Amino acid sequence: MEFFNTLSGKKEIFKSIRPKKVSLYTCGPTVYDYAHIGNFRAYVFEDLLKRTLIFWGYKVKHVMNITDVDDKTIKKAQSAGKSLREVTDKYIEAFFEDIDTLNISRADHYPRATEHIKEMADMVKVLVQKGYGYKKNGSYYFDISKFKEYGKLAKINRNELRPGERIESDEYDKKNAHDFALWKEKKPDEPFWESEIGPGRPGWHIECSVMSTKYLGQPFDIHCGGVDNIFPHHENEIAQSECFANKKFVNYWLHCHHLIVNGSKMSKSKGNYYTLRDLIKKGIDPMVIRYLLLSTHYRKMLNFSFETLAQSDSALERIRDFLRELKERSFEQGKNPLVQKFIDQTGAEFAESLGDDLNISMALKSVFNFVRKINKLLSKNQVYTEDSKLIVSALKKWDEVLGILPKDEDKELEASIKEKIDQRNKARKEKNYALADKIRDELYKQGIILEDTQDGVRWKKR
RNA sequence: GGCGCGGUACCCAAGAGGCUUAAGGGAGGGGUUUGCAAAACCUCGAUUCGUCGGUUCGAAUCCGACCCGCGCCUCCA
Repeated sequence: MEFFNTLSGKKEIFKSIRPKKVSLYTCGPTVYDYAHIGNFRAYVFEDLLKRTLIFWGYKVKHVMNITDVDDKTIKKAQSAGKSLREVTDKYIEAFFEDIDTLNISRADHYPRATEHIKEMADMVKVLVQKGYGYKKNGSYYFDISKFKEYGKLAKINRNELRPGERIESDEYDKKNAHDFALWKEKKPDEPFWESEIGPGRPGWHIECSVMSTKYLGQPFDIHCGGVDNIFPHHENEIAQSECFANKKFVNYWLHCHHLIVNGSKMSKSKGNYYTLRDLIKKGIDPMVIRYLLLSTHYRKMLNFSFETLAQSDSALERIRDFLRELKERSFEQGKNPLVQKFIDQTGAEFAESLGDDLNISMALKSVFNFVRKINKLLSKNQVYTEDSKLIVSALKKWDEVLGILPKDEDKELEASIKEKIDQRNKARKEKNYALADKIRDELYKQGIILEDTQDGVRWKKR
């Protein structure tokens, strides 16, 4: 398979360090608030990547960090008059609820920054000993002039960096404006940890360097995040880790593009964001959100709007209706050789498309083409019992990657609705269509859609 | 100022030199089916890929210029 590696700026054939095993690290949430759907775009992309690797036969070890100490979490705790831990625990819980809602599969480890303070301090200590870091007052900084390859990920020439407009008060003493904090000295009213290098708290980048390699080794295979992490976050991780261990940090860097709303990036600071919870409250099906986030290639900007959301709903409905038809329709005994042929064709295209840098459009195209071909057979009554089982299991197999189809669940209706359906059947038999249509309208208003088929009436939820 | 991404039908979105006089999905028109619907099927739908030049036997795909939108360079997925 091939992936676009930010490091080389081109698609590369993927080769894992150990055969058929992949070590994957993805940048996780900073738990100071609910995540918005722009954040979830990244997590859904990473989920697709992971499921694709598994589909291709890899065993994936996935680690996602949780940033539970930084400026924002501290600020939030202070303003809420709570402890850091109280605040971060709350949003960690919310985060897990949200990824479950979106059917994002769980990582193997979710290390928390605050539980790896000692390792971070140790790493800082070594970096200073080796001459890559220096101390100013109680803080430590990484000296980017000491790492000749600095800028190789972001393609930035360190001499051409433009100093940021916002310089924190505690960073006035840096040698170079772009040297970054490894360790921030203890400040009044801020949480701190005692350590061999003095009291304080870790800088932002050091946690990922420490936790990724602790669980995955160095180098490891794939590191993901949003494009906005390329610089400075990932660039700095590379600098720290490669200077620390004198070896390559990560083989493949995959970054997903932003989710755009009304032409600009969705972000907390701009205030133009929706949390997952906002959308669920509006009655939007989480699987439709997942479909929308999934259906645009990860390296392209995704334009979020309620119109594209509605389009995703319809597209997904086409697949769901198809699955329902196969599960609920009655078939005659037998087998149509065309069905297996279509399944094989589609399966091959599907896997190949995803293996080509996660070309989701092509993958979905093969699924939709498959749906149309089978629907055509269905309309001619050329699908049989054996076929329907094969089709359903093929769809489920592909859905192990996509994760968008509903789980098998007992379809139970309230007695009152069942009764209405019976009444309507009776009315139809008596050709009392006025009454039958009236009942159908009533049920529609209650969220139940009725469809009359060869096998009798069938219902679905709106 | 530096670096980077993108502009394909009404909307979303593939394609990256000939297989394509451009996939797939949504919306829309017409038809089949249906008591009527719904779903499904058939069918219509860009002679054209931001603009203008160039390279080539051949370009949406390569090169150049320009226009427009966006991102990063500062916390951000």
